[in-house]
Formats: sequence, structure tokens, C-alpha cells
Amino acid sequence: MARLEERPRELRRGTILLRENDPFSELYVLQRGMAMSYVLLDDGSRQILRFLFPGDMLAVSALVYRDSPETIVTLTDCTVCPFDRSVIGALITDHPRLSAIIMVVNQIEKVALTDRLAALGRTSAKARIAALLLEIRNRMRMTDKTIGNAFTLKLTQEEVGDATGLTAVHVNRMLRQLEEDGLIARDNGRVTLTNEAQLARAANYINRFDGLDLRWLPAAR
Amino acid sequence: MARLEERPRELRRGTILLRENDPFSELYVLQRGMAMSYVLLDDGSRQILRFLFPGDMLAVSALVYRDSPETIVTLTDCTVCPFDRSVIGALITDHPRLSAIIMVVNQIEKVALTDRLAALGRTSAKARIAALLLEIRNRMRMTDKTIGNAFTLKLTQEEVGDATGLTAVHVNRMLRQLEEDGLIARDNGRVTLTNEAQLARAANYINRFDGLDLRWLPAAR
DNA sequence: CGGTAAATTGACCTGGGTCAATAAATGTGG
DNA sequence: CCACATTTATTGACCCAGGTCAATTTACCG
Repeated sequence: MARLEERPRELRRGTILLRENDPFSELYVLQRGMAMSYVLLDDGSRQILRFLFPGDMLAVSALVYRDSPETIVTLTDCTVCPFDRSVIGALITDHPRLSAIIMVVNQIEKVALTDRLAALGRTSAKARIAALLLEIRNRMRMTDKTIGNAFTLKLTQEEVGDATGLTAVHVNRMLRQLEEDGLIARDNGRVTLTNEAQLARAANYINRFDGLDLRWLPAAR
Repeated sequence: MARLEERPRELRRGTILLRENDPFSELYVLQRGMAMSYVLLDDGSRQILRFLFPGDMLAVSALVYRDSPETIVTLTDCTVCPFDRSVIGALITDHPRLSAIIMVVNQIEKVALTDRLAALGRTSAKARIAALLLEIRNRMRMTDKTIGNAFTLKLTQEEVGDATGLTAVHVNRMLRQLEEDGLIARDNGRVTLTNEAQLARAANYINRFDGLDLRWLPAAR
């Protein structure tokens, strides 16, 4: 695993690491910072697919597709570690336990995607935004234990909208409502979850890093 | 691979193979028929996550979670081949090329999920239904080459709605409109794509089984 | 200290939801 | 094969969550 993190590269906030439909063959591990991936539809609207945090692998679809199905852009200054996809081939051959773990992570991400699918298909604007806030806070806390109920949402309201399938205007209205309901407090970009239990209820939120069962994993070679 | 398909089991249409939140440890290969997976939200609404076709692996999240995150139910009579998840552990250890292929399929499925995410978040009701029709026809054609532009949608309009985040009533209206626009024809459950090019344009549809690049796969052991 | 991006808010609009009635299809027991 | 019961499809009337447009205000940045 350490070998993947050899050649770190620093990126400024707002750097496009990969553009939709561009050809590519490199993968990355995100070591520091926050990024996102999105697609643009042909009416010009944007759907944010995923937020990316330290430890996440970026551009994994390079394993499969000639051209990128998504754009990846940094939301803060970031450190990434590029590696060639042939490394994955070698890893699968030589490190069964590690490749099993990659499959597990993939599976978790897939379930998280289906959660968002259900949120977009079947929940209200308020619930989707509540879920987003919880998700971001939880992901941030995984790499920064000092984060409690308050954190800086590094997203514009337009980005929140593009992630939740809403307009920036309506995001603003819902944030205000969540505040009036006493579920969150806001101060500039800083959000405090003042009633996390009720927020989680409003959001239908399930933390997919809980409830794992990994006894079947093969031993390390 | 053949070993996975040893003990085939026949299931009647409408059989629940796995229920959300039930504990489990078995995986399946779907050999014949069509199934779907869905979640129920606590207001009682349903989101269909995925339709399943021959060759698909079912209940893969058993690899990871103690309790199932989704319900799986057959939409037609089906043949499934159950196997224990320990088989996957063995497979990863002994068959690198095969496990790489599993990763590739997982990745394709993930990209297909993000396509649906973008559809739910950012496209109109008509576009989502058009995309669903194309997707189902294409998946059916992969195992039944006799299928051309006409096929039997084995879904009720309510199911179409639960897959696309719409109500059954609105699905009905949109199907009628697609028909009036000359993009499809309908006769009972049978759908004919009378203008596939325009339907694909309306749907923003991308076939994710095209444009693959698999040169990096490790050789068979 | 301007100048631009982001947040906020009001007024108004619309795509898709809700409710309800009817018709068509499908299934079932006898 | 038939009569009835249950789903499913269809349609009209009306409603509302969230979108659109436009005007300010506030925050950020060189």
C-alpha cells in the first residue's frame, strides 16, 4: 500500500484532475484535502456524483473505461498520489487480502450510492440536505478526530444543490428552515449540528461504515 | 466460474430472495429470469435500485454487511445459483484474472449507478422513463439476441415509477406522451422503440458496456 | 478599495404529485 | 370455460414542492 503513495503531488484548490470524456490511464489516492466528481448534462446542468476524502481512490473508472465518465476537481488544496493502473493488476495477482479489501470498499461505496439514489428519488429537499450535512461531517471526522458537531462546509450552496438535485435558491431556503427548526446553526460557511438525532431522523440517514462483517476476508499473503 | 453454478434453484415469480435488514451470508448468480432490488423508506415509499439480469451477481453486499441493505425479489420465474461468500475469498486468492473481472463488472455497475443518480437529480420525468426503456431493452438483448426494437416490459407502471422516482400516474402520462411523440409504440405490456435515436437523445443515455479498455487485466493463472 | 462570487429574499410559475373514478387485464376457484 | 375478485392502466381535476427570475446584500480577493 505504501508503494501507492510514493510520488505525492500538490494541487491547488479548484484544480481539475480529470475532465469528463478525456482519455486517461492514471489513478490516484487522495492523501489530503477534499475533492468531488461530477458530470455535466447536455442542458448544461451539473450532477455532483461524489465527494472525495483522504484515503479515497480517485479515477478508479480508469480501470475500465478508455475515456473518463466524470470530471474530478479539488475543493480544497489537496495532495494526491498518482499511480498507473498496471499497479492494480500486480496488486490483484500478488496481494489477495488487499484486493479483497479494495472490493469491500467498492461495495461500501456502491451501497452509499444507492442510498443517495433513494434520497434523490424518494425524499424531500430538506431530507436530502440533512443527509448531505451528516455525510460530509462524518467523512471529515474520519480523518480529523477534532471535529465534533461543528464543521466548515467547504461547499457553495450551488454545489450543495448540484449534489442533491436542487437549485441553489431552494438549498438556501431549506438551510434556513433547518436552522429555524433548531436542527442546525450557521455562521458563515460554518455549520453546527445542534440536534443530530433529529437531523438523522429527518434525513433517513444510515452510516454505511457501520455494521460491516469482514470475517470472510482471505489472510494476508 | 462453473463451480459457482453448481446447485441451481428454481424460483417462482414474486419470490423474495432476500429481505432488507435480514441477516444473510449467501450470494447468488442469476442464471435465468429477471429480478430487482429495492429499499423501502420509512414513509412507506419504495426506491428500486437496480434490475437484475442473467449473469448478474445478486446480494453481493453480503460480502460486506451483516444485514442486507436491500430487498431482492424476482420479477419473472428465475433460476439462481447460490454459493457461500467464502467462495469469493478463495477465488480472490486463486484466480487473479477472475477477481479482476469481478472488479471490472463492479466498476461498470458503479458507473451505471451514477448515471441513474444524474438522471434522478437532473433530468425530466420523460427523460428518465426513456432511459429506463433503453436500459431494459439493452440488458434483455444481451441474453436474448432475438430481441430487436420490441420487447415485453415486465414491469407495472408503479414499478417503473419506483425505479425513476415518479408516481405511477405520472409514468402513465409520460408513456402516453412518448407514444404521441412517436418515440415508442405500446400494446399491452409490449413496447416498441419506434425512434431509438431520438429516444436515446431524449434520455441522455450512454451504454456503459461500450468503450471498455481492459488491456491491464492480469493473465489467467 | 473596487469587483466578483456567493448568499438571501420576494413574487410568481410549473412539473409532477394527489385524489378519485372508470376501464382493462389478469388471475382464481369451481 | 365462466363469473367474480384483484391488479393494473387510464384519465380528469386540482394542488404544492421546488424551480425561475430578479433584486439586494454580504463575503471574499487581488
